[in-house]
Amino acid sequence: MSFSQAVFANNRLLAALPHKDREQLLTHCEAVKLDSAQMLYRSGELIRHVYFPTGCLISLMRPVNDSAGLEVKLIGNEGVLGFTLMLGVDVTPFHALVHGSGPALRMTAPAFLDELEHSPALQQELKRYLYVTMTQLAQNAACTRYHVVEARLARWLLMTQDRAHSDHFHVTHELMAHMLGVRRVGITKAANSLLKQKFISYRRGDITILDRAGLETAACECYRADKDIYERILGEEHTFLPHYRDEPIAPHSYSSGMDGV
Amino acid sequence: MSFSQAVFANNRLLAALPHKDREQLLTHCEAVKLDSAQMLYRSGELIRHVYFPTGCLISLMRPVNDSAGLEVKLIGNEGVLGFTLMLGVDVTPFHALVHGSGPALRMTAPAFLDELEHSPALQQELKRYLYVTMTQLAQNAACTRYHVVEARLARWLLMTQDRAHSDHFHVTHELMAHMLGVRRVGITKAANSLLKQKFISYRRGDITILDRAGLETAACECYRADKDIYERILGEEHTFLPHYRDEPIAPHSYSSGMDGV
DNA sequence: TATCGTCTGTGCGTTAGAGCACGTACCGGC
DNA sequence: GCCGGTACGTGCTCTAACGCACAGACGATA
Repeated sequence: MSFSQAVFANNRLLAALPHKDREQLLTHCEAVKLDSAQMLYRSGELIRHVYFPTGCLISLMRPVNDSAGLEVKLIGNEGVLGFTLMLGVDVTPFHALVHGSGPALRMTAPAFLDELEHSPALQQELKRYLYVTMTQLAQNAACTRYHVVEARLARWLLMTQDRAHSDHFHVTHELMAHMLGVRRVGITKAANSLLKQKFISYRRGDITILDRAGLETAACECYRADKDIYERILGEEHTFLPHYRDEPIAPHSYSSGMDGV
Repeated sequence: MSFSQAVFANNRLLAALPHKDREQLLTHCEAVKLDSAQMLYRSGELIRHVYFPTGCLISLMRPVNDSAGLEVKLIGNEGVLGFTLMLGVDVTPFHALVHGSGPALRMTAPAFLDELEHSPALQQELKRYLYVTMTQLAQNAACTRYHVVEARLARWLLMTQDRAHSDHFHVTHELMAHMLGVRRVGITKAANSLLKQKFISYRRGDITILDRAGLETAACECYRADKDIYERILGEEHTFLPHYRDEPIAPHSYSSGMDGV
């Protein structure tokens, strides 16, 4: 199987891998198209496939009791679905809901684990992705606690746009309410406010971002916090090493003398 | 350096390690006493030490802007502080605040990383701990969103009691408000309700749990969810393997035929 | 015994959001 | 061109929690 540059380049995690590791990984991948409202994972179930989104959007939801639950992480072409596999647990604690149809690369869980074992670069990349994810989960908890719906909505729209790579996408108030864990009318009210400020426009589920800068002022600081942590840990400038200890990515790092190995 | 059974047995993560790995790890540990209100980590700073609590309580807080922030994880003798090191990032995204003075075992970050590299059992254990932590972070976000203060307080008291291993501990309304991200009077009101139901009693910061079962009915289901995920992934019955793939811990797992390696 | 700091309780008005219900506007299909 | 489903808007009441302020209650120390 062979994939064009365009295909893997659309997933930043894959694009960041060394050529050889990536090629090896891609031999196990198949291109699939994911459709909106598809439920890829259900909390508590076995992970059968790992997905590298290239042009779709996936929400991780943590269910509360039997109810709707709350979106805890948004995955686009900057990430991967199924990362908990690398922690040695093949059961997912989250629902994974597609809401932005598009292509993804998919591989079976066993193939993924096998590749992971043989690719230190992939391990490295995914460990950092895990770190970013943990931080974002915590950030999200705090955001959910402190910030009003309008700010959270603005943040969500920005995050979605970043991953959709387009200023136009399809999503209803109903769905956004589901994600943010609020009533539909709560979204309607907040969206209307953003509309009046001419930051966005929408019509029956078709949302257009008109003014990104405006949206950023309307959003809580969590948007920047999330983005900063991603850039710092997984941004363009970082390098790939077989062992993280060889090059700490901290602003300051241990002197080699302290390392003692 | 040599530690008695009593010392390491007080940390469940250490106690779960094979004898040899544990002994090796302990040679690098020093026993320290942590005091209430001590700030072990500050978000964004370098991790210098890893702590295995044996008789103290540590809260991980995610700061929002410059403000107080929100508690995102409670660490007692079932866990470890500094786990993000194993993800190859030596900067912590959380504040770590002691609020329950007591002993802990401490080792330097480089020593920890060195031991980690040479102990598959420790890797295994920490990966599972990470999985549990991620799930709890997500659960916490949902809880914070949906549940009322009284239920969240009951949950927090139960979690604290589990880690304090005593039905009596010291913590003021002010501090609990800080943890849950609510006003002090919010805690006063909720605590008063629990008091009237005779689930707890308190006097100037000295809290006593009178009726655990009662508290559990007052708490949201998140308490059980957290506990369940911990037991399932890190509970007594689980085994230690150099590679997770050798024995999936899922309720169902891949047939060896699927594994293909 | 008096005093001061810490901890807890109460009493306002205010507000974001919940829950429920209904009205309207658009679109596609028969 | 009617009709039914989907999506959005509005209008109410209700409540948990906020912000602020102050009052009481205990405990250590002078």
